[in-house]
Amino acid sequence: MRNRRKSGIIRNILTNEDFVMTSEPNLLAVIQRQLGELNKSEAKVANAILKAPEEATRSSIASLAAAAGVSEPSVNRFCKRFGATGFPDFKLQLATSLASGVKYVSRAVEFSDDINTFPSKLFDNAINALLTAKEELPLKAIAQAVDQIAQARRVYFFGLGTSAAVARDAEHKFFRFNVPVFTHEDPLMQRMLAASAGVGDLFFFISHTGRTKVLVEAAEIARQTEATVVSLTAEGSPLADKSHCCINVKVEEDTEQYLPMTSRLVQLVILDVLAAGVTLRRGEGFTPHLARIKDSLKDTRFPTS
Amino acid sequence: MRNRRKSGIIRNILTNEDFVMTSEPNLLAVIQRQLGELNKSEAKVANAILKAPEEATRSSIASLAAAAGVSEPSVNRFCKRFGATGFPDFKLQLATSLASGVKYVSRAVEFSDDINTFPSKLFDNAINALLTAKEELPLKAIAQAVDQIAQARRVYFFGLGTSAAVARDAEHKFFRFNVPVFTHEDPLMQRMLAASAGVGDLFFFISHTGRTKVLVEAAEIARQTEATVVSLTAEGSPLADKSHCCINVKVEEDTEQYLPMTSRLVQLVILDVLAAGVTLRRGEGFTPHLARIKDSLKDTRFPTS
DNA sequence: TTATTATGTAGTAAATTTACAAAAATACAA
DNA sequence: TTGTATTTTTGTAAATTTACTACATAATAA
Repeated sequence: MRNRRKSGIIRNILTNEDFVMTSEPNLLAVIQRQLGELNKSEAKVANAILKAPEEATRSSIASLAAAAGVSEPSVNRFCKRFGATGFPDFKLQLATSLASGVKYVSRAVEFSDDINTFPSKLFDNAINALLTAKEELPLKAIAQAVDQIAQARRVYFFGLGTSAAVARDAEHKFFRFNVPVFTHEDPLMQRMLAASAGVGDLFFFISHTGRTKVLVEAAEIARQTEATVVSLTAEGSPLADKSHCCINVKVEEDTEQYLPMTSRLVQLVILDVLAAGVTLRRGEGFTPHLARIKDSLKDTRFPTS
Repeated sequence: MRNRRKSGIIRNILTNEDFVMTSEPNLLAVIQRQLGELNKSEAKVANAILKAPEEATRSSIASLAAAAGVSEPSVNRFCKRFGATGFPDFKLQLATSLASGVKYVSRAVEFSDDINTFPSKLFDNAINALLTAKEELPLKAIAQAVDQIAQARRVYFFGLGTSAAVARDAEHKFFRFNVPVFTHEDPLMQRMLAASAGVGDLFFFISHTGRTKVLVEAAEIARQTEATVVSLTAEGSPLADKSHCCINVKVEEDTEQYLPMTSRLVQLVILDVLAAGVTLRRGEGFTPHLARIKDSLKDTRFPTS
């Protein structure tokens, strides 16, 4: 918890914006709290709203006044009391507050789910993971990693299991951006390459847990050379400890029953971010290179009709 | 113009058949997606809203009309086109949709971006792609694919380039769910396996464009056998034509300059959905099997402190 | 050309806000 | 207490803003 707080502050300093106070967490809670300090007609309005908040966002000032048993201006005054410029503005705030509160909670798939429910649950979880990750992006580490990749003579992406697929994806992506990349899924190859590394080599380790022994060992070996070690893994893990630069991905998920699905998505998007970062560093002159690569693939495809 | 109108109707009819609308669509994404199908003044309104969505929720129909350079009834018609009963209702929906997290629609990374802006742009794009995909999930095709995978004696995941990484990911996932899976990145292997296929074999082709020649050819070969051909690709593409069952992924993105980033994420989540679907079909008795696989990996990791 | 669709104008209905007046509540002196 | 002055609360009615409808005109396609 306190770690999260800290990273939140860092994020604000880095982004240099976003100091905006989110006005009130939940308008309904505020109304509830102030109930005692309201005068008679205002209290009537408050109760009417608390009783059916969703409906209140959809009704006119006349119908809400009728429902509360007060006059229309009383409703208007009520709205202004709670910081709104008027009734429409109040409805807007109420709607926003209702929308942001309940949604985007991780939902586990149950055996009672059917085709109409579990797909959207999984999508919701994925979206939720990306939203959370976006909030807590380690921009500093990302900027550092971009620098190091841009300067590297050679970049090796290493991962095992599911992360091997992520590494493979990274290879494709960075290759197009003209970074000399290599991937190996074989732990022995990883070790050997790590051992024979030198200045200008960059080893990029990808791991959900950061605890896979053979991968951590490879990182350790690489670390004993002149090479740079970057990792995309869990904060405070053995792998993170071995790295010059670690991009932390904090995704809580139920790895007991299912595979790490969402963390892999976050990893992929972060790799997109790194690739974009490297491209931006190259500047606009680099765009023709991308076009050439694209052209080289043209003949492998059926033309679009 | 009326052709457009007509195709809109057709699509809606299809929607009723094939898709289930989920509760909370991201209105901005929907607007963005339909931009091409709007007529002039509606497009003006759409652009004005996309440019400043927050402001739109606070402005009156008159000021929005002025900002868009159209008449007030045009704004009103625009709102009704997107399912609202009128302008106030539309504003409410927009506000709700904004509150749920993603504030910006597809945003291209520019060379003027820096570390503070481009990472969240990329995350937003990813989130938007998933939101859109969630709204238009081809549930029928997914259900069908789940059936076929569950019944298959053997499943081959074939993809090339970036999609090879997705196929690799699918292999890992389905393997855990005790589906006998194989992946090959080599087009020649793909052809040979396709040619020697028989009843109970399922070929699952993954491709962003659906136009990669060697892959389409492999699908064609597989189709001439008794095997089942399923694809995760673009609607109406040559690959889709060759398949018994095609899961359509419609993601518009700038493949000219960048790689298909977001479509790959959608593909991954859809594969998660398929895997979950297969597991659900197996029923609760299957859970111990997952636990056994997990246990088998335990010794490869450093214990959590 | 004619038919169809798209868009705007003007008028109308509805909703919201303001100004003001009546009522209620409070304070205080006799 | 009781009556009066003062303040606060609440409602009425009018003013204003906002949104909608019907229709006319312009643009577009057949």
